[in-house]
Amino acid sequence: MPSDEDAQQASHKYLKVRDYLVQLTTDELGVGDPIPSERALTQRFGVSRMTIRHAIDSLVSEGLLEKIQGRGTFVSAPRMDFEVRLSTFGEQMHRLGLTASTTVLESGAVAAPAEVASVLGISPGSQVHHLRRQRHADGKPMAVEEAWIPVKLAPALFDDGPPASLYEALRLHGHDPRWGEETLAADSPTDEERHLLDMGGRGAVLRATRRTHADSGAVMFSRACFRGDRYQVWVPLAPPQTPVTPSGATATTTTSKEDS
Amino acid sequence: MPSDEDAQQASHKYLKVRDYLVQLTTDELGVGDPIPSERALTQRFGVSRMTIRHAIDSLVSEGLLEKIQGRGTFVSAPRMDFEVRLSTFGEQMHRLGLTASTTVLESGAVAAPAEVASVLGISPGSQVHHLRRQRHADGKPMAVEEAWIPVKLAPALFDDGPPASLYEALRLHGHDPRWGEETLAADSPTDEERHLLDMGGRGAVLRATRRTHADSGAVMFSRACFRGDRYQVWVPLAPPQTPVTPSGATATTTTSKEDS
DNA sequence: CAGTGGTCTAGACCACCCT
DNA sequence: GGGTGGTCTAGACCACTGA
Repeated sequence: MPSDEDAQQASHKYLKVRDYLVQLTTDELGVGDPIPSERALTQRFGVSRMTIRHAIDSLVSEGLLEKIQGRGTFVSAPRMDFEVRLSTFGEQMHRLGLTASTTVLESGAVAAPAEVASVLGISPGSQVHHLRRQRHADGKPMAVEEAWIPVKLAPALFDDGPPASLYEALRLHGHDPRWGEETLAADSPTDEERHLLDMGGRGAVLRATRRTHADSGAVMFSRACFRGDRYQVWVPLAPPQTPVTPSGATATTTTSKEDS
Repeated sequence: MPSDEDAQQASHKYLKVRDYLVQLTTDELGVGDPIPSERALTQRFGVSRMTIRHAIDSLVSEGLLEKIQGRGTFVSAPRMDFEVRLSTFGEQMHRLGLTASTTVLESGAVAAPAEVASVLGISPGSQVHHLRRQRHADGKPMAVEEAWIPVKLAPALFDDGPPASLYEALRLHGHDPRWGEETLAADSPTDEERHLLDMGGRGAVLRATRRTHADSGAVMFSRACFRGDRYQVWVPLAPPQTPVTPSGATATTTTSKEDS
């Protein structure tokens, strides 16, 4: 029940140890440095070794620490984050040090077009909130974007006018965006897009089609069209193959036979 | 040392339990079904509860099981894989049910251009293997691709002519590709690209710039140029925010204040 | 209430690494 | 050898769930 902010300090012993280790590794230790041995921590905290191991294991699984049998436990290099995250245009621009601004082109409820209905898994023609916006970065047109959200999911979503952040609005209406899928493709702009994006005669656009999911299912379908010369996407690529049942203990470099 | 194939059967008790649970969940149980309780497994295997928990926890961390306090442990829905994986053109086409073919345009060792040297972290002008290929899917031109690999890393890489698969060749020379970074952008094709890709007057291309890493560091730089109308990239998007210190035990829906 | 997972103890022996 | 992590035991009490 304690709704405090930071000092949740944990009644659990392993959380105390954990907090201590997080402090230690971020404040005093550098990458590759060893943390105190499990038995040493046992002494320091006056708890059993299993408790210490619980704390350490949780940090290992998060990638903060790395164990090497016979040697010790070490601060690991910050691991690559192979996940591309759901982010809004504003967040993306902020990360690039640019200022985002938006011009609303259209806003309201419409009958769902066939593709939209299909992607969202709703009946064609059922009502969807629709928002079409022009996106700017530091004042320069960057993208034209269009989004559809079933009215049923959040009837009052647009009651105060089109929300500045659709993701935030969805969150407030109980449909926290959890994950998404995006398809990227290059294309030539339509005449209208070329005009809205202030592009010359030639030039390409990057089309991003996104389906956003909340716990309740697909909640939004959106299409964005970015100026090809002002926008690019960085994608980290994880290692190939997913050892179907890797364990984490066994795994002896299963030299799979490949033919490709 | 036992280089057997399947029956590694594990001398460790927790691995026996683990194997049993994997079998059980894949063969007999469905998503959402509960597995036997920890105490029941304790009886069945004649081991202590901590051992059972170790086995279960390893499967929970892999996403196969899900624990709910007070209720039980359940088979979880196969979790989304939010990672895009390193894959070759051949693999990508195979996945789409297409047949890949390749025409080598250029092959040999050259002095590293400035950008290539910079990206690979080598001295400008040092020797790099260079391969330029035209890629087809079901006989139709799909992409033009160019790759550079430091000669120093694998001097004999091209000794038998340009390898059919650069990734496979790197693997054979001790530089197993582990991860990569790719940047995607839309652009207009050059005249040569338009010709090689058999494109009409208009049309856009998707440029993919990739740096591939092995354990030894960056091993390859490559640029591919795909026909925009024949190629698209699917990217799964993971949930926002990375709780800096999430624990996995605490976390009571930390209602973070956001302003965007 | 009975049953489940969550935390915790105070030992034990093994496998591995380094010197 | 001496130190480190890896596995394992046989209990214990707590917190939560559901009937």
